[in-house]
Amino acid sequence: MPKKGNKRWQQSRQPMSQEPHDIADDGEKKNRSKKDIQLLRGFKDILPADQGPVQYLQTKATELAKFYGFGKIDTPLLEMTSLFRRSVGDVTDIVEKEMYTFTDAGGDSVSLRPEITASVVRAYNEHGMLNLPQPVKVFYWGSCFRYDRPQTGRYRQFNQFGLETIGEMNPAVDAEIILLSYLFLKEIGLKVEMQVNSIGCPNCRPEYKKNLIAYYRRKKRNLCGDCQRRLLKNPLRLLDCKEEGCQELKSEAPQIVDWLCEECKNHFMRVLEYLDALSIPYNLNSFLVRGLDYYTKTVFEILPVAPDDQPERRQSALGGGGRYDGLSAVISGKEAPGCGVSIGIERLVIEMRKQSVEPPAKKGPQVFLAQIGEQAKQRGFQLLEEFRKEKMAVGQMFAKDSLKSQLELADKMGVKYVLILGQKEVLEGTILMRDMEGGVQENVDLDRVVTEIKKKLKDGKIRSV
RNA sequence: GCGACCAUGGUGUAACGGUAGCACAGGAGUUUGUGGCACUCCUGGCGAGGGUUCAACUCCCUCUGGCCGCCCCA
Repeated sequence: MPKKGNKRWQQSRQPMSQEPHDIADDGEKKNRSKKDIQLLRGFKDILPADQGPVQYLQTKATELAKFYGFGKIDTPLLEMTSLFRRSVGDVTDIVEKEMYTFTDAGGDSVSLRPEITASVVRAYNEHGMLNLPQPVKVFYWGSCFRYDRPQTGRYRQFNQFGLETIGEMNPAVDAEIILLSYLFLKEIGLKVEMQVNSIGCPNCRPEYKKNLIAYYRRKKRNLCGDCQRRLLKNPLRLLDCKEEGCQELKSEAPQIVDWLCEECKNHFMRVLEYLDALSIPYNLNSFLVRGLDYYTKTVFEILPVAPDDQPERRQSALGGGGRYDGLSAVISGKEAPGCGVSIGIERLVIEMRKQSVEPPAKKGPQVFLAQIGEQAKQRGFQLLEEFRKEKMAVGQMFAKDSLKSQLELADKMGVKYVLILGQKEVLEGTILMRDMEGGVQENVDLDRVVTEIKKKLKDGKIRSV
């Protein structure tokens, strides 16, 4: 128990049960417990003051997705490890070294999801959504987990907003996904550009891969160390390298577009036609490849537009996606084409700050209810309910007794009016209405105060317009 | 996984080889029913472990954490 400490905590502390390991009676134990309660590395608390941007984004995302006919889906944070091994890919970095994997009490190997698409496709199959009118369009908003070294815009728990359209091959689907990704960011006020590519399908990609490997094998000596490994492990990623030497080699490397089969080429052309028709700014980037194995045909990334003063600065993607026509078969054995996108919320928030984009300021209550004395407190609670029924925001702090501190709080909240309810007023059935700007006060009937305040605020609005 | 830098109250900072000031925030009061200003008082700190030293918050090492870059990705 606290020896001197703050009086104001003690009341509430008394009834708490004593946790045996938590009684810090000497320095050593105190230190240990301080460390034990530390935030886990790469994780983050989002405090009340920081909720604004996230909530704003969520509202925007939900509105957009719903308008276009996407229904919300929530899937568990935890899945069988094999789901991700099979879908994301066994030899990807994500699965190889970034998953939070453990054995549960029943002996199953389970993992915190490193991404959400696989779960959505799993749910699609598991709940027979292939019997619904196709395609099935869903969106999600939730946390993913990757055990990676934290840095700017990278956390071990991060949030993704995503859209998935499953059960349809039509290139209009790809276009819609790209369009919505673009619209979402544009409406938030971010300047972004889309990078688009097609990486073919199991019919044409192997042939291209063969050629790519052949090309690079001849130049192996000039490749950086990473790329020499990539050549063996994941040759497509050779195209992603930022080393100067590799960049040079890349410029003469075979390009996937030249190797696409008729079907893939056709599909890609039609997607691009849509993008042109919709005036979506995009760059064809024949070197764009993605880190997840399940992509086929269309792939894209959303990049922030580099600031004018440093156009060379590398930007990490705000989001990305593409088509995954083989994913369902890999997960369930049943064919179902699909296309989707996922967008990193934390990166969006960072980018908004970088581009000085402010979410519209949420206005707090315009009225504060102050009370003095027990009776007034009780009556105050009732009055507050009357305001709530009218859906009017009213600030209060019934935990405070002194009028002074309540007024201070009201001032900090920036309210226009403070309602002061004391013993005298309760007995008279009135309440004091104080205009915080001029300091003028008037007595109002307790029964009429809600309508009175409503009128005042409305008048003020008209005046200010 | 690799590399750079950093680590003082809730936040932002200052100083010093002899155990810490300041500002803001928070609480109480000057005004026991009245805010914004002012004043007074209070709460609260050297991330952990080891070493050098008579003495370390200060120097050295390790760990932990933060931040940034690479890798990868959202």
